[in-house]
Amino acid sequence: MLKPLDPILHSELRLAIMSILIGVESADFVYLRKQTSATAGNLSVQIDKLQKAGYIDVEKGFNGKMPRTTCSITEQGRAAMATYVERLKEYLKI
Amino acid sequence: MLKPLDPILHSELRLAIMSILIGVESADFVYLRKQTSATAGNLSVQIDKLQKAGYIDVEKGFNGKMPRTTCSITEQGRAAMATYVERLKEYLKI
DNA sequence: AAAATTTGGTTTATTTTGTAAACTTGTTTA
DNA sequence: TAAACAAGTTTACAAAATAAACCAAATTTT
Repeated sequence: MLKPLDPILHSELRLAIMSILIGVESADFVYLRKQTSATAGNLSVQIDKLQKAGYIDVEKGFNGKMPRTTCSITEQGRAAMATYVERLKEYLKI
Repeated sequence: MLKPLDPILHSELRLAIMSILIGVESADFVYLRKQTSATAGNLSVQIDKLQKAGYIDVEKGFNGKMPRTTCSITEQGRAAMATYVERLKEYLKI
């Protein structure tokens, strides 16, 4: 009846990251940190998990001389979100 | 921007339990077990957490001679679910 | 120009949480 | 009456989340 929820997405911070990324071309570490008000450590770890799952792309470059980590959602990530939303709707009956 | 999600509800099994209870007068342990296909141990623990949070009432009685645990959602539980759904909608952009 | 502070992270260690296996108490069946 | 079953609970372990500590480079302060 109720289908399993993707454990990668069923996490508050990872879901917040995906929620932000789904609406933009890309977002960098600093932006994500401000929007989510997560600690840098936590954000770093969760970005890693999303990347390893293939849900986001992570590019490391420089903004002038400062390091810059840019994240963007992948097609796989988009699809996973769609499924997650569908399933969650059944739990929430909406 | 994105508001925190109630950690009691943001758990697959607890959410499934609440999802079932929100639609019925009450449901017993065996029924919840079948609907969720959770192990008895896991179900027992999660029911406990929901009860301690004040989100469900748990009554222990007998069905003939066999023990029977009946659960029902509380007003507080209903309110918590409503808030959770509202907040989650912002994450899911729905 | 050295020292202190800030920026943009990562790594590691701790706490919390989720879960299943093992156990308990009592019942039914062979 | 012994074995199997039902309805849970407890406990022990695995996985996850989180913050604290750390690092390297850049910037600011003195």
